[in-house]
Amino acid sequence: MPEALLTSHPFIKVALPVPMRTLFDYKVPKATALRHELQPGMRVKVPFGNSSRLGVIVALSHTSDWEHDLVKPLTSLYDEAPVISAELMALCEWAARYYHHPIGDVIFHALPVLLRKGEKAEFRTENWWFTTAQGQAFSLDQLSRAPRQQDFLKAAQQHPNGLSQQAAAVLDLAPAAGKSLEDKGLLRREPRSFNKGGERHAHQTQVPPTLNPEQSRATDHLLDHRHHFHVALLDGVTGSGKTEVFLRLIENLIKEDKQVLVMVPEIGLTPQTLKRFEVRFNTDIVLMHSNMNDRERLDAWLLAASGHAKIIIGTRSAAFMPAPNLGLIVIDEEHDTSYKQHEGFRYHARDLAIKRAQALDIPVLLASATPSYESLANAIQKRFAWLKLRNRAGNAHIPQMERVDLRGKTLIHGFSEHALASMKLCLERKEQVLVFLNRRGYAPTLMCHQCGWIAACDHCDVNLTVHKRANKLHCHHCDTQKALIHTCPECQSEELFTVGEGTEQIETQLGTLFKDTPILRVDRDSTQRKSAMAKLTQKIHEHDQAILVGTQMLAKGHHFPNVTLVIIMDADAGLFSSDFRGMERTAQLVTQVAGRAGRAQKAGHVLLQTYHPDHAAIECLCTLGYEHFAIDGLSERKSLSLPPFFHQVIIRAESSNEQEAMQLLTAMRNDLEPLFAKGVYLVGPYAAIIVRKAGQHRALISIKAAHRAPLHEATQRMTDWLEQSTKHHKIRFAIDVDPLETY
DNA sequence: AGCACGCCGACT
DNA sequence: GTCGGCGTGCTC
Repeated sequence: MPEALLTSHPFIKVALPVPMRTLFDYKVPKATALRHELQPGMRVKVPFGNSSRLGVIVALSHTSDWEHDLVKPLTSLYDEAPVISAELMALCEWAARYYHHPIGDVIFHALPVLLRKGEKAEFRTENWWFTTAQGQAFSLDQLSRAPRQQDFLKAAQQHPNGLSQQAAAVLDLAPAAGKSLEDKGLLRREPRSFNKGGERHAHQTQVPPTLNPEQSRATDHLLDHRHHFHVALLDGVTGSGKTEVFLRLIENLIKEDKQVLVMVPEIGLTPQTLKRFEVRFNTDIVLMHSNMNDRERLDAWLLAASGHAKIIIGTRSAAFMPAPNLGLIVIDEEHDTSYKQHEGFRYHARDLAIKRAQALDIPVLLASATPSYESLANAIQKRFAWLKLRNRAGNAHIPQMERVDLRGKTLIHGFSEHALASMKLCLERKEQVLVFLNRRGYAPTLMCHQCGWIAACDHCDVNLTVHKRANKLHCHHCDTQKALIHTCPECQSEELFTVGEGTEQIETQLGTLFKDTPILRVDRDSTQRKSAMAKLTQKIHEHDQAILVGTQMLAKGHHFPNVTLVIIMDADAGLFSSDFRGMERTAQLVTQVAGRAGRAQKAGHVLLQTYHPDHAAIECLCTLGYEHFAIDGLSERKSLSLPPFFHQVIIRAESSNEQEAMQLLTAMRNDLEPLFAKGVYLVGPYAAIIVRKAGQHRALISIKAAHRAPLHEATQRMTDWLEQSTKHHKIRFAIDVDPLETY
């Protein structure tokens, strides 16, 4: 018998997955069979246009701005309890406002894919096998003519607490045999909700290592502030034992029955990282990363939402993981740009996490050997506690950075003689060399010797990269691929040659220079297949001497204990970037790669090949180190009124028409600029550095202000204006608040 | 984002 | 004669 609807609200405001910055009103039917109280965060089915959609209730309301006859009634309810808690709903609403992004899209980002599609918010069920009383007493001899059944019953008798379907599969038991035994009344089957909790193996937890004085100080500070909102920047050189510090803090919070969210960069979630948590904590750990399928993600999400998962480790999207008892957020490698989403809902997971922690009144720990300028500025201004670890744990030494002047030198396959000689010595000591070149593929350019033709992408204003092994030409901007050609399409000459080097070429050439040494390439191309990275790391650990060649992937969180020499092939690559963050990025990358050298007992050495050895930036980084470099960089940012001292919003527009995007932004500036408050500065519109990408012509405009409020007001006006103006044209626009890329 | 309506080219 | 191309308009 249906109970009366408990809500007295006649309307609900619903978020739908449409790119519209609005909520949709629906009526709550008066005479209804809905048995549960409607609450924000529940999923509802609603009519939308000529079809129906799944939406999420954001608010209950007594009123609607729409003419009541036009407001449709909701169709049905998916949930008995909210799937978005009040806490997460508030976070989503804040994010939608702050990033000027449609609320529906934000809320759907916070839900696992299966919940967006209407799946029940329940663990996957799995059949468990149990013996019946009769089955437990049954003599196995009686089944001698049915060996498969005999095996099955024997196993079931040995597991009085039941045998999961998965366990039965592992033991190679035939499901058909189980079914026959069930028919005989010897076994019974019971569906149980799958949850990792029950299957956890109890194990010895690792004894924590002793802390050095720096680590102790940091740990004590963090423990003192573990029960309230407090942002700490754990700024420690590579190998200084940052992880140990946050493991201590996590340990304490778990003892207090709190949940901990640990965020890691996109490829930083190495098996090594996970292992470190697993051996340390005898508790449920869930993961959330891009290699998981939809079902795995939902189960992990549910385990976190139930409060049973004490440790949640995940990449950017984990910022929205439910955790009813959250007590700490850790952001490892906080400077990593993969925390910022570069498309669609352009949020920064670090900033969101800090906001979330503030609302929950819990601490946040940011960890990095190369903190972002944003966090460093906050630390200097004492908004964040600044915990420095300047010594390497154990006996490890900070690697020495040496500049190798390439001017006028003969290069052999891009290497200076000095670099090659150092490599030889290193390998003779049975140690490993890491060669860093942030450019994948064989060569960045294919050119004709006769007419100067260059292979370019049809859809973007860039050259195609040569991938010899795959026999392809790749566009690294829009992913188009073409067969590698050997005849010039302009003049039919067969004298095509490559210009410049990528990792694939370096790998090949090192193979000829060091014939007996394993050369292992680590980049996106060599690690595309699911277990490829694991295989590569295994190989790296197997060999004494080896040369690792790779891109920035090598800079992310891996431990290569036997690497004692790092060669940075082209230290100048990021020196003359058009983006004001280029220097910061380069310094972080170089320092991180350098940090791979000499992590264990062995001293490390780093060679930076450069044509500008006296360039102030290179000199500062090599002689004074990252912190000094960054502090100099910050004062320059300040004098130029750049972030983090000024706040920035960028609006991008793109259109297949050559001028439309630029014209639209120009019109917008002309219309709105007189309305902006004092202190809001506009630059542009200007054409993107790569004007045409994937067939779209791109323009952008930058808005800056010393204070958030006027900047957001201006952004709001522009968003409204653009929504009106793009209605009738096929121009797309995107708002990027706190952009990391400004071209 | 979908999805329908709507007006112009090559097919049974 | 129609199937379907994607331009554009709308969604409580």
